[in-house]
Amino acid sequence: MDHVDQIVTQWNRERPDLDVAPMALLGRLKRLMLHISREMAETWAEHGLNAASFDVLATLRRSGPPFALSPADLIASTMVTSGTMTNRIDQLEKMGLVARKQSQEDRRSFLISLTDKGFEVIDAAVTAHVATQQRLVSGLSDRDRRQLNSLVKGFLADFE
Amino acid sequence: MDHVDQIVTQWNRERPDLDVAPMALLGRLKRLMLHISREMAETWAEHGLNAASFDVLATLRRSGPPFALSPADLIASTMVTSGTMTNRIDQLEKMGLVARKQSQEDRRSFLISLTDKGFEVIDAAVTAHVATQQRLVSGLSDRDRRQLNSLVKGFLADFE
DNA sequence: TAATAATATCTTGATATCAAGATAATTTCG
DNA sequence: CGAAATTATCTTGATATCAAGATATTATTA
Repeated sequence: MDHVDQIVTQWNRERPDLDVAPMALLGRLKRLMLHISREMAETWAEHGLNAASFDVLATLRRSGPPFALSPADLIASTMVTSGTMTNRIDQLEKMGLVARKQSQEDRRSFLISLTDKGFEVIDAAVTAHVATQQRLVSGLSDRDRRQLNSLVKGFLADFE
Repeated sequence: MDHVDQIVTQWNRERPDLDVAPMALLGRLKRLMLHISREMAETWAEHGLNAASFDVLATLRRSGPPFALSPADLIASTMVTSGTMTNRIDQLEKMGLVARKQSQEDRRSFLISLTDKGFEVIDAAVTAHVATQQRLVSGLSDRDRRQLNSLVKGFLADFE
């Protein structure tokens, strides 16, 4: 009888006309991700980052040399709006972790590249982040983790 | 080869020292929830609500008669800070969907209750919300949905 | 070619959130 | 009983986000 079971019980009493089986699954997923997000945020904070800045730096880092992408590329990778990305890049630029330079081919566009400092910060942060993620899934057996991953992958495919 | 597989491939090339298997699972969960949240937000918007206001009204509605809880009760149910809850209640009060009245027993405290209009709005909204949730999980077989729910329940239990 | 459409990014204004601290009432305990 | 600790809520200031629109550049097409 976890928190979500209590919610389901309440709805069954108050609105017996509703089938709340999907709510049990989706409610648990939401609550799970809230816990996981908060734990990951602690690791990012230890490196002076948050979800937004880590997201951008990691996208640049894993893209490989020359560690530079356009804002449009970054927007496509991260599911945020252009205004949000402008703000994220502004912050990272102020922190000296990325540099903006105008694109040669298309003067509407920019290239956002990791600075040396940005490279160092994200490499250390991602190492710690992976360790945190391993801790977060350590309660699952390998079999459960693989099974969960497979189910979530199929579920996600319905949306992408 | 979905979006997360591409990310994992990039990390394996750039940082072969890292074990990113947990990242695959957690990345998919994050991305899945982003899609699901946005779809649910559309349904809420059709009823003049958002995630925050739906959350509060639904908590009051499913608590049963007299459809009234203290801010502290609401905070405990919803995993937000007291400042956030004050703001949520302010908005709902302005909209005429809840009423604040001081508690008799403890004059530090308040009772937040659904108005008649609030009751009508949340009853219609939750009916639509459940339909949306059923649509969102319709790509999963009953077996997959139960298995997924069971795995997520165990995973969530590690945190609560 | 010149007008129109499309593209890439930035700006503006509004909202939701949190952390930290303020205020007021209640409870505990010496 | 009275001081100190706790509790319940609200306030303040900062940040991140989005939607909608502005600006500048490039591509299309009549």
